Amino acid sequence: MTADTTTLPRLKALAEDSRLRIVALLDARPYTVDELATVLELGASTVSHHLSKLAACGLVRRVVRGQYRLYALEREALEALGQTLLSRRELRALARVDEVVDPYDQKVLTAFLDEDGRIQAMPMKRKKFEVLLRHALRLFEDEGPWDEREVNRRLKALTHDTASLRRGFIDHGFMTRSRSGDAYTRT
Amino acid sequence: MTADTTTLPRLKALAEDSRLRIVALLDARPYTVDELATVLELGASTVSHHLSKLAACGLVRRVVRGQYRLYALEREALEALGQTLLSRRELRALARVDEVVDPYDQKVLTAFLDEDGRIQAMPMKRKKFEVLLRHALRLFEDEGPWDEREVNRRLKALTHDTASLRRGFIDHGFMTRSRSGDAYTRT
DNA sequence: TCAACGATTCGATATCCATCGAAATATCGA
DNA sequence: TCGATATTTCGATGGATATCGAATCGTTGA
Repeated sequence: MTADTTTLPRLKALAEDSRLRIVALLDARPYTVDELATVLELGASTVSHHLSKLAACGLVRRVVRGQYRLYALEREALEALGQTLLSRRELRALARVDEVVDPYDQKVLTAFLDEDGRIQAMPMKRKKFEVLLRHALRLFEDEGPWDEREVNRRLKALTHDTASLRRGFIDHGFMTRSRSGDAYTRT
Repeated sequence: MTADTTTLPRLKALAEDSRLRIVALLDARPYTVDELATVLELGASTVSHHLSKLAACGLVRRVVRGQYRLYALEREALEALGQTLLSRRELRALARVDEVVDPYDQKVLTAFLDEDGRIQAMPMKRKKFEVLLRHALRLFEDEGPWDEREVNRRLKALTHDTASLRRGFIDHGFMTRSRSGDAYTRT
């Protein structure tokens, strides 16, 4: 999935008192700049400024009707934003970090991680253990190599048994260790 | 319904690149401050700052686990925000302007206003006409009196036939006109 | 008790932006 | 075309805040 380019601008547009009130007012009916300025007790230029921000991200549209320019709410845009916040899948795409998890892996992780994301117990089955190892590997996405102390430091977020994971990385071929034993590198 | 005090702070909290990414990451699993700082390439103090903002409005919670503080997403808060954006009723409450419309009135308005909120035709029935008059009265919620020119100016947003509405205000007792005929006041 | 480490707070800085008033522009009625 | 009115643009200003690094705080393991 491609990175989201509308959610953040729309959130920014809504996250301001005057603009949120404008959107709420427009939810009832379209308004002119002048009307909004009166109701909100702001200058017309200020309201105009807010409306262009809202229009720039598609939250309102300008309707030219006779000699007046009415601003109307784009309900679909607002609903799309609401849906994004409600949808796990859409939300994750916003992180701009790939954390795609295979369904089987997900099942294993659910079984072996507690609700705070820490490892409850090490799986006996090789396949399941490797799921945990791949999971733990996400902590090493920057440029290595890392020394043993750094590897442990990061793994401590997952379990106190950092040694099992660290050895697992080597034994299962996810990392290599330098001859001196002090430089771990992802394979 | 009482005024909303959580929607705006939560929108503000989400409407920032780093914080939106944090929330998206936390949607997958809880993270420590340190992990987030690594992934986002920010200083730990910056991440800590963001997390307190998110916590202040209830979007994340702190789970003390051993010597680490894991931050976890408050899914319910996020869902409540999404729902607010999707719900007409909740959204309107944010305007902090009373625009409560009676269901019958709403029906009449739907029938006589076009989708841009302008009056398509004047109703013949007295009762329906008065619904439109009450609707138009919302343009006069500041302190009057207004002169005829001002009254017309405001009504033009609704219809070119401002005279019918202006006379309607007087005839149906919604406004009074001074002896000189140049000062309209709400009754 | 101490050392190590993660987290938070503090102070400083640079950027962003809401708001205003004035000037420019656009639109419509005459 | 001209004048009136609504809207937008421009420039300035004050306030908010994202970010950093340094200092401080608090917990854990030795």
